[in-house]
Amino acid sequence: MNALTSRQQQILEFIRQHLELESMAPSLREIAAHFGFRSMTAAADHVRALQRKGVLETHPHRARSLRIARPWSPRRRQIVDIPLYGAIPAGFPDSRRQEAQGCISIDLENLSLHPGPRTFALEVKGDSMIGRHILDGDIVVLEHGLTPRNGDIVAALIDNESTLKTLVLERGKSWLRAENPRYPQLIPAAELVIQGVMIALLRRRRNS
Amino acid sequence: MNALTSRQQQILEFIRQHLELESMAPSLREIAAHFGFRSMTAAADHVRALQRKGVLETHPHRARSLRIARPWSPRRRQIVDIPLYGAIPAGFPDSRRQEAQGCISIDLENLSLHPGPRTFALEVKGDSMIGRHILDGDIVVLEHGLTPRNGDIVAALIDNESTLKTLVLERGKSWLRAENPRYPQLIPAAELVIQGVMIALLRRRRNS
DNA sequence: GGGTATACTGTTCATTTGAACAGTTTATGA
DNA sequence: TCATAAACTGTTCAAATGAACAGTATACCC
Repeated sequence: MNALTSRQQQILEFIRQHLELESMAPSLREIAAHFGFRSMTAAADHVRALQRKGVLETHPHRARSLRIARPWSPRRRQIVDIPLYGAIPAGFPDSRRQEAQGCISIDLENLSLHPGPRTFALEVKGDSMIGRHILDGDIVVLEHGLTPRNGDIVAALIDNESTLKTLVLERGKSWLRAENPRYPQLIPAAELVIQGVMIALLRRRRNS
Repeated sequence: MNALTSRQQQILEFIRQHLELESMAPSLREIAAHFGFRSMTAAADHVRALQRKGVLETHPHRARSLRIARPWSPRRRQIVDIPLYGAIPAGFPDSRRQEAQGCISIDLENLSLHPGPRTFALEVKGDSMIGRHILDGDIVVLEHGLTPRNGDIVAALIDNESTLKTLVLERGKSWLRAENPRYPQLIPAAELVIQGVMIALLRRRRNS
């Protein structure tokens, strides 16, 4: 079932090398050309067989979409750099590395999510979220554009500063519950810019 | 010369993440779609600018041939797998992956530590450490053999089970303060096996 | 012998895609 | 004020590409 024929291993190896060297998958015609096939259907057949055996994955109808399936992938760690901001000034984070204070890298499997360019991190300042067990200095990973659920912790823009709040869904409306006493208990969510929904939290031992 | 505009950095970041997540570059139309451009020329302009500034390379006339130029290419991060245990039965964790329930991977720079074979992780069960803002389901990263400081959270072996406690240094002696009411408030540290000192905590959004 | 998998040739078609052309708008510096 | 760059809209074209269809030949298993 899983046994690859010698030819299939050659094809797989070529795809693997092409991915590594050129950082893009070969097209079917390039595979055919490399092996001297006069028809690209030969390459397509092999790719289909490798897919059937589970070692290759493709995104249908997309050019150069071949990739090695996870279990056979050489421990390809899906780790994404997430920009870490002190504060997010405007409506949506820029993902500018220069402005980011740093980067955190988290393994995807742990988060069971797919960080996109809209994932970012904030360092928590103050104890305003201590009611939700988030401490000063904690790093909060957020995703912009994620649909928040009741009770989720979100970052909202207040006074040109990113502030963490709890989202409350009540009577079909969404409110933001502030743990910070400087602001009213409930704010209609529509009045504020929701910058992101918290998807993870990272706390480090104090270095002092 | 090399200064990227904020928009260009966004584009670059999107390409970088697309490359990493899908192991293929986005097409110009995908870039345009992601940023809401109604014309793909906008995306093409940005890509051209990034090429001119030397951070992107392409293979002309090839689909999805974008790649990050060498100097800006993502540096290899030092990432260490830390075994995740449900509980540590014996005096010291074996670091045997077979017995681990899973692995978490964390970037070293973030933790500013040197994970060795003595670093491990535990999933917290119950709310016994809620007084220190550690919740049920949190993952605690610990290091064995680290000299604990006053107030550090440590894992101790009680009733053949790993339990988190707060270390208290008082009158030259070390005690373990249990947050769990089933055990006395203070236990002389010498009576227990300290399995590790907490160096980090990871909390994930609930999937339910 | 019949069925099936492998390993191809040869061709056509519809999409995907990069590239190019012709504009507009705004900001910035000379 | 002019020049330039950035950041777009809108359109067209040709090449690159995946997918499908119709075959051929060989080997292997039941």
